[in-house]
Amino acid sequence: MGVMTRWLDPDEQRTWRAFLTASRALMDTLDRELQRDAGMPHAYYEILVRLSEAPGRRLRMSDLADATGSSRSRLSHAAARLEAAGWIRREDCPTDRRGQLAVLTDEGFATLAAAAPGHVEGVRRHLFDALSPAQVDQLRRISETLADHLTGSGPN
Amino acid sequence: MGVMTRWLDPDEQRTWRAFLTASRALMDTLDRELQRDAGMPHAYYEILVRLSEAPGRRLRMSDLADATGSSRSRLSHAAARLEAAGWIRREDCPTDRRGQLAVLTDEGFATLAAAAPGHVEGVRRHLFDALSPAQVDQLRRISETLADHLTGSGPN
DNA sequence: CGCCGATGGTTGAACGCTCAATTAAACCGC
DNA sequence: GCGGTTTAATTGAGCGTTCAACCATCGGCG
Repeated sequence: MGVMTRWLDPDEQRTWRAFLTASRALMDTLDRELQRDAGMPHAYYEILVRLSEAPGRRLRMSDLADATGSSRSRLSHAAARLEAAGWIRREDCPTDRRGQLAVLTDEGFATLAAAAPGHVEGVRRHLFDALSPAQVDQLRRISETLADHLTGSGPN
Repeated sequence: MGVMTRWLDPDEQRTWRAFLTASRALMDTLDRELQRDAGMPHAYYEILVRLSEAPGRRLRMSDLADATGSSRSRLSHAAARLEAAGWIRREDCPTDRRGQLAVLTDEGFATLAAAAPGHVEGVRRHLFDALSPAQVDQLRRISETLADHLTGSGPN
């Protein structure tokens, strides 16, 4: 407070706007492709992916929320939709009566398996194919640094 | 079709997930800060910024949509809200009877001026302060490459 | 044991975005 | 200057997210 604002210089401005444009365009494109080809938004796809990788294809709601970087509320709503679609089912947690497990159904797994190749192709085409190997490496380091730096003021 | 999927190798996987986590966390954080401090989502802030930079603080709806990377429909809905808040006003375009101009009001400008320092500080803290100058430069090149690569399959 | 703050999860309302349909005016070719 | 196509912008329905409020259970501590 009282301190002068450290405005962005022209280079920073340019970087920030390019980042905004690029990440938005990338996400929008992948989201639209996934919606078109698999009938689900990217966020839901990610939930199914995480479940498919978990032992027993099941996870506690909270862990799933953390893994997908979403709020508990969001995941709760999403789980309701995914359950209605028959892609997941909920089970009571045996060790904590408050807890719920999200379980990937066979149908959910099949849907995911059908959607994955197209989505991966999209990620490749829109992201990796556009960058040099060095840039991919730079992007990884930058992203990991940022992710690290932002943890602690997370989504809830 | 019929071609084997080119799956992501472990490094690419790691890069992709780090990017997802980081960009989501960054956007969520800035969005939440802006909502808390200025009562508007980041998308609306961007609209006001673009208008403030335009000659006469006014832009055609289409140009504004392009500048902010949003669909016409989205901008139309957003403009309705911004107008209701008294931050912008609409005028008929003198040269094209179909056209509408979005005009930033004095009140809108004042709101933007009040919100800007806090937001810029946020961008600085959450993005630039975490990266080395070299990384900032890398991020700019990567983002510009991606933005370039994605144009043509844009939002509509 | 009995209370009390913390944790796990859900719910409903309000909001923003997407998609498809709609209206109106401009542009184009003849 | 008349039809047909394209472009500008809006609309409404449906979906996903957020936020705050809520209920239930857990864990600790006196």
